[in-house]
Amino acid sequence: MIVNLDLDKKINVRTRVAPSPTGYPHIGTVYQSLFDYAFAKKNSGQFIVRIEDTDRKRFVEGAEEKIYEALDWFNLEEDESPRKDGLYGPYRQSERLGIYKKYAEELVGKGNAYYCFCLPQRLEEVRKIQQAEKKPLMYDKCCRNSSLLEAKKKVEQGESYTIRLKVPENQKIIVKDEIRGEIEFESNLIDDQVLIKSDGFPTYHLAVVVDDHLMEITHLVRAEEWISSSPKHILLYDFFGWEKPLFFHTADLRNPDKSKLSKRHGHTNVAWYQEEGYLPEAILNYLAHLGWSHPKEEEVFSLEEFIELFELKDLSPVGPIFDFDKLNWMNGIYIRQLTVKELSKRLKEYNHNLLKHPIEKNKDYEDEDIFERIVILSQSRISTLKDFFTLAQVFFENPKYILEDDKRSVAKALITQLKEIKDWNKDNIFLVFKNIMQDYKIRMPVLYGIVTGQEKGLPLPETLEILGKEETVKCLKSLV
RNA sequence: GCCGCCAUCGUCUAGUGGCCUAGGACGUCACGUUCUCAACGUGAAGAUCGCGGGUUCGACUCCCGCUGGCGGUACCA
Repeated sequence: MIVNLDLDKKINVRTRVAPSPTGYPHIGTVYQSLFDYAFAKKNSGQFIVRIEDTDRKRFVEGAEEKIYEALDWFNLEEDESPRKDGLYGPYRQSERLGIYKKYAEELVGKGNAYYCFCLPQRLEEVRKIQQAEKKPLMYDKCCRNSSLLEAKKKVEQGESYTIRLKVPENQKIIVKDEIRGEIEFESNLIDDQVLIKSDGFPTYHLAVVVDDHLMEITHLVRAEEWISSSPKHILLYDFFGWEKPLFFHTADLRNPDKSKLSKRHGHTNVAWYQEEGYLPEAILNYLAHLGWSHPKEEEVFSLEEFIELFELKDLSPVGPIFDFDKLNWMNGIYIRQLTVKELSKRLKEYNHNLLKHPIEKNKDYEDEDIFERIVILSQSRISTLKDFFTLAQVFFENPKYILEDDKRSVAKALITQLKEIKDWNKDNIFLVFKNIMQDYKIRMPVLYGIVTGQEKGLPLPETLEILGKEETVKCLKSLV
């Protein structure tokens, strides 16, 4: 009896994110990682971080560590990476040079790649001419048909060379994208891509195919700008005779003008989000809405719920504009969902790590109870952690504003009446406010302006109650 | 220039041929609550589904063309 074993064969899902250590960690990398991570976890598979450091010119010292810090902040824990070894290492491409060389030479041997001795200057000139003649900008295939024997001799003599992919002529190459469907490319329009650079490092194209295969990546999630180089990768898989992973090209995050999200128009650096006081779980929830939507159209959901519901194939091909208004709203929701204790803790950590605000203006504010009372007043009024330190400024800083003459007399009256309060509590404070407002025919916002310098803010009586009589009077006195 | 991707309210999106005189969310506005501002609650405005052709009894949904936006066109990723 013949049993179809394939039916029982369950594939082990493996996804990966492959950042280059060329700068600060990008929010787009987090966006990709969210999908990689969620899909891997959903299928009890592995999420891998591979460092693509093959560009030595753009390499930035310390960038790799920053990537891990970012992933840790979002709690997107990888299963394998340079910092977390597994069975498929090394996970840094610069440590895999021998592997790429071996495979590139295998291709040369099979006639699917060739040595090229063209100098960059000549290539540049060729390109200029093509540009002037408005022809496709491509390598002129100068070395494509020279003899392998001669080429090898040159290599042995130490001549500088690259290895190029020998793209077959007159062929249609189909890229199957699981989000967009089949995309057809004309092979004559595909360049004989350099696979091994003259410095011995592979280009992205070779390295990504070799590594994804060797690391047994099953679902390849990458940004849409890779679509046009995908046929080169398909060719490579076919030349090697390797099974292809499933391709998912996600849409790029955009600026309000629809261009790719950039520093100039938006915020791409993960550190910026930390500095502004966003909560990582709120950012993830917001990001999940870009290109994907909850089946029940729910807006707020946990990472766990996302993992349960998410499918890579449901991703949208449309490039979403990054909307900071909605992010702020989402962050506010998450802030309000936190317990007072938890919010207080995060606020203090945030202040300690990023803001370094002098909380010690009054040592009492370091006291849990008092700090938490301030937090309770603030929780529904802030959308970022940073907001808190602006809103509750009066507790941490001496007043910086100057009172106009007419308001100064009100302040003086306030001081006198406030001083007379025996039992310092918000009700008695409010009574004084009522008197003052009546006597001077002013409204609440004006009173706010006098006491805090801003026309709106935390509830005043409660604020002064926490501030204490002595501190309140001291503050007001500094103004008159 | 050439190649490719994309196209529903300002924004994120639902919608897979009839349930759509297009639903939800953010934002905006109004009202309620209220010692300011928020939060919260209720409601309103807001999309002839980019345009033009088909296919069909019927199209936001399928096909073609155009336009627009975006991306690629490197010994960068």
